[in-house]
Amino acid sequence: MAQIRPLMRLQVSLAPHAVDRLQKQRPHVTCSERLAGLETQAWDLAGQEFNLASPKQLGVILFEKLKLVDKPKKTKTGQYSTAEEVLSYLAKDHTIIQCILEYRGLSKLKSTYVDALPEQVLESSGHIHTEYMQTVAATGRLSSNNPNLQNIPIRTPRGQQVRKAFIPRDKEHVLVAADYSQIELRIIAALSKDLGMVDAFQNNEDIHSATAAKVFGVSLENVTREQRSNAKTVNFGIIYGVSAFGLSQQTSLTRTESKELIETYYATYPKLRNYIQDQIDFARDNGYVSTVLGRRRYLKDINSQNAIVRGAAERNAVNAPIQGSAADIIKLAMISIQKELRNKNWKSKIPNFYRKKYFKKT
DNA sequence: AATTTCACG
DNA sequence: ACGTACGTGAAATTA
Repeated sequence: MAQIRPLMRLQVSLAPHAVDRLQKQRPHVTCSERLAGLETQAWDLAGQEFNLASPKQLGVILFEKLKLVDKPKKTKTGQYSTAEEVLSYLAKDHTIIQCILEYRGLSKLKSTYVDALPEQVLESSGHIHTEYMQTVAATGRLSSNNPNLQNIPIRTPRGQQVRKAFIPRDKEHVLVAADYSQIELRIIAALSKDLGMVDAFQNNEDIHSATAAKVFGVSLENVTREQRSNAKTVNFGIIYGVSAFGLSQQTSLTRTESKELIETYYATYPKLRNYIQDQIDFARDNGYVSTVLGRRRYLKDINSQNAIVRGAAERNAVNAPIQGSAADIIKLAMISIQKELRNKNWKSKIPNFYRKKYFKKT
């Protein structure tokens, strides 16, 4: 059995000044000071000291002492859940909730990125080196670790500041990003051969607006923000194997409204329903599903007697060919790009290939 | 070592 | 009546 080793390492540098700047909230407030202030404020609102970073202690404060809600949601081990989606749904107007959420966001960025990444700059190269793993993700995607460079923040303003710390090695280099637009929805459009969805892509339409227009029966320019947002959620839901309950959790819609929306969606893109059912049927008969390049995901639970377990396997049967085919296509693109750069004798490159001996831990 | 939470696609 | 979105990795807390 050949040993599985990382495919390659990607090197990126960190800007020292950006890293310094990230320590500071405002000119004279460091992250640590802000975090301490938030914890003190939370203690004040709770009427006692506790570890704000401890979900266990926090659950007791919120749901036993302050009794913020009647029926707190529990985790699978019976603890009170204090996950962000629970807190903001239950009581986003409470000052203590706002403290918790800002504390969580700030401490996440500080511990996982601002503090950890500079530690990972390799002395011998002066760069950050990640490992890409070829044989970890069940769908065929690459994964990244030590450090994970596939989850560098970008969604929030503070997160964008973190991402800005990544710079090319010197003035002679630039970082280039290449990315497919809506690749998973394009794949499901192509595989299902649903002409409505194919047409929307071929006409270069915003797929979420186009979906909203069709589903809600309005013209493209009259789609409201809420309609587009709901259509977007269903589009993603389809990729994951949507349920009415799941959709209602992700939107402000009730379960009944969600069910109707899904029905209307399938009426809009009728071949998607066939495609999804065909994938589930194939998995049931064969025990696996395939991507466009023939990569298989085996689904041992597809015929389980347990409806919950079977349901999860059915969602995998829908999702794996889509997510996995996207991974196939992106890997082909990486190869094409690499070849093109070489053929043109350009200095630009995708990562240097991994050579263990060059990257011994120091 | 397991759990919880949260960063990304 | 049940429980439910797909795929990862890392840090802090808890057991």
